[in-house]
Order: sequence, then structure tokens, then C-alpha cells
Amino acid sequence: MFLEAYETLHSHLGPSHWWPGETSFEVMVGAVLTQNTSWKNVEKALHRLSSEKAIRPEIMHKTPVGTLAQWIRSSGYFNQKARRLLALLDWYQNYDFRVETVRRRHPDSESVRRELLSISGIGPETADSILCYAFGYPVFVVDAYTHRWLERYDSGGHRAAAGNYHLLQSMVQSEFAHSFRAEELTRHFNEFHALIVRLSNLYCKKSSPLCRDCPLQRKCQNART
DNA sequence: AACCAGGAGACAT
DNA sequence: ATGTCTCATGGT
Repeated sequence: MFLEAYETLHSHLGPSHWWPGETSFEVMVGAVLTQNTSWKNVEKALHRLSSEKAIRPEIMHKTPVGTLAQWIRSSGYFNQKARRLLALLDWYQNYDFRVETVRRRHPDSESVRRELLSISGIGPETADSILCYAFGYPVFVVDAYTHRWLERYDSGGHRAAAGNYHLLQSMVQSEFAHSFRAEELTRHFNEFHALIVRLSNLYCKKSSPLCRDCPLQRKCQNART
């Protein structure tokens, strides 16, 4: 099952110290900026925002879309993403831009998730990244890496879940929920997703796959040496 | 010089 | 329900 892969990855690569971001708000911004975009390009945009002193919700919320768009230019889709950030901030303002307020009013993640999904530009992956990495809810993030990983990973019947966001997510979440204490779930979902991303970036690059060093090589369908 | 990268929404079928 | 198009920069 997933736990086996999780343990293997963790013993080889972990711990991960994720999500890359100083503050919870920076994590939220990163989650939007990285939509269909490499993290390297996101980092440049984050540096620019940092130098503009704009990685603070109160400041960014007052920034005109056009200005914000120019600041995040390097992350691509800058006009869309500028609007999306401001839409997210419109919502976040209802909670005084504070994680603690969100957590207090929403004991569990479902209602927050619905609110996030109702924001234009926030889809399942972005919502779950924010829930897990910024707000600390026990939610497993399913991203493109996870789908690709599962497509080629042999572990008895799990391949059916590749491509189905909700199915894959609930399979991982229920399996982990049976194996870990509730107060540790967020940390494990956080770590598992981080490990899959790190695995992908380290060993599964299309340009130069380093499969011989991959800890999951034996169970990988397209393992090459 | 095409192809890809931690998506999401609008729209047509 | 399931495709297709758009958005756009920067690295390989």
C-alpha cells in the first residue's frame, strides 16, 4: 500500500522541511503561483514580492492588479494569477488575514475547503496545498507528481486511482488515518507529498532520469538503468 | 525549437 | 461527464 512507499521514501530522503516558505501567507502565495509552473520560476516571483515588501496580506491586498502582475511576471500566467491572489485575499480578509481565525471558526477542513474552492482560481490542488501546508489541516495534496508517480508505481490495484483526484486522495487519507494518531496526520500527509515531489525531481526527470539511484526503482514500471 | 513545468476556468460536445 | 482552448514565462 501507500504506507510501504512512504516508509521507504522517508528512510531514504526524509525529513523534508516542507512547504518552502517562511510564513503561512507565503505558502498560500506559492500555492497559487506554482499552478502549472516550475518552482524555480515561482521562487523568482517570491523574491520580487519580498523585495517589494508585499508578502504580507495587508500590503498585497491593497496592491493594484497590474502592479502585482508585473511583480509576479516570472511565474507565468501573471495576469490570471494576480487576480487569483487578490480573490484569495478578499476571502482571507474575512478572517483578518490570520490562520488562527480560520482554525478557530473551522474545526475541520471540509467547510474551509468548500470556501476555498468557491474562490475563482482556487481548484482542488491549490485548496489542499493551502489547507495542509498553510493552515495545518490533515489533508493529502494530490498533484501532477502524485498522478505520474502512481501511474508507473506497481503496488497492486492502485493504478486505477491515477487521474482521479478525489479517489486517490481518499485512499491515501483513509490508509494513513488507520495507521497514525490523529494529531500526527497533518505532518505525515505533509511529508508524504513532499517526498513524492522530491523523488520526482531527483530521479524521474524526463531529460535525465537517475533511476538506478531511485529508492523505489524495483517497483517502478519505467525504471531504466 | 519544440516541449515541459507541483492548474483552473470557460466553453463546446 | 468528458475534451479542448487559454493563460505565459523560463529552462532544457
